[in-house]
Amino acid sequence: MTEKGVRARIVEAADRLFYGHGIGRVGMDAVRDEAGASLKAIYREFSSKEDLVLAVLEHRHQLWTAGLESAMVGLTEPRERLLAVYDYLASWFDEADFRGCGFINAFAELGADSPRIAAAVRDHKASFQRYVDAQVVEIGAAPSLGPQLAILAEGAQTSAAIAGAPDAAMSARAAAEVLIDAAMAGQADRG
Amino acid sequence: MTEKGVRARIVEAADRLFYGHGIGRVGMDAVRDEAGASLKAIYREFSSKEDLVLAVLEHRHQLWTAGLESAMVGLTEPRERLLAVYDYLASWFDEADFRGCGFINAFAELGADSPRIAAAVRDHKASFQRYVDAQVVEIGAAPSLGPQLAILAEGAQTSAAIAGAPDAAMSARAAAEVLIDAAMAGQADRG
DNA sequence: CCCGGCGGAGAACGTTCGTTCTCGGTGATG
DNA sequence: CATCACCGAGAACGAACGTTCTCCGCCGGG
Repeated sequence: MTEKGVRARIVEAADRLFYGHGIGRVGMDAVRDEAGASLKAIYREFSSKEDLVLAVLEHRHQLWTAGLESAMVGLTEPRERLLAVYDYLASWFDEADFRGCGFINAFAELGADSPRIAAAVRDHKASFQRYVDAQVVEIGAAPSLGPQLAILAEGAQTSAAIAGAPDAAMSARAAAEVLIDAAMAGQADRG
Repeated sequence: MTEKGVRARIVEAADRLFYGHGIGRVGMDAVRDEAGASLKAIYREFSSKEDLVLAVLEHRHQLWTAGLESAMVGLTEPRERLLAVYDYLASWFDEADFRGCGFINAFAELGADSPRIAAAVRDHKASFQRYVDAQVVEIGAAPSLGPQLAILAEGAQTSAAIAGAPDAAMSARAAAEVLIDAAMAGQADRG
């Protein structure tokens, strides 16, 4: 347990620093100070900084997935579950230290030269896409709606980060409502 | 002219390298080699790497704006002009060296600690938003449509970059059509 | 009490980077 | 021809980084 505790402390400290300042601008010394661990302990858990970055991304993926699921407890209708995505985004954007999607940021910084990090980011986004697609199937809309709703979520994240405008989540939500209703009307027409 | 030529060569070389590998991973020595200039010449034109980055962003902004305008020559109807945005994105995504939006990438890498770069990125996105808003006004749709269309464009860029799927532009275009038509129908209802 | 290994603090090392300096050459001006 | 400002090539410098090593204190087993 103490070993796991150390590892978790390191990952969470690195996550805070990487997310807040960018990966390249945070040295291992800063991670050591923030985690209250030793460099030796860090390198015992992770064989390189890239490995630590991958662990941080995995950790963020767990947080994101758990947050998404908790945002839709009690929502049974797929339409509501789809729209809850944007409510979840809205609450995220309102956090004081919001600085965009950590996966997009990591990809922008390291994706070109680190295939492993690029793959981790792709996996995360694909997982989200699968979730959206599943709800789209459940409401019986055309599959083309799935990518459209995911694009809205992606765009809301970068718009909110760059413009500092958390209301991008509500814009995306309103757009999603129109798209969902249009897609379901289209399905109703032919079935 | 020769002075301008040197400056332009430096900016274009830096742009290629920064965009292809990320700003932090490209040193001034690499810029010197790619531009065929001397370090002294670079620092005569730009007092620091940050200044060079700002010049590169300004250059990219000009390219983007010019490309957008050329994508809609001959299109007179605002609806067509709005949709041409996504056609322009599609042709961009198909370029071999497409690696996402250089502004988003720069913001992800340096926005947290460099206010000047953050401001340059914000200005670029605000300029695009103004263009979209102007077309939205012209077709007489509710102003809330503007941010929604911009979010679609943002999301298409990151989706295409991360998933390596250029068809995100066509997904966004299809969604934009639905949103525009719904917004205009709504306006028609009440006037 | 003694000993051996483990862990932490931090120095050290090699590299890379942003920036500046040195040096030798070149071309215009008198 | 002499002078002088300017230029490019590249060395140099100080800082920061990722990673490893050294040293010392601590703790359990004899």
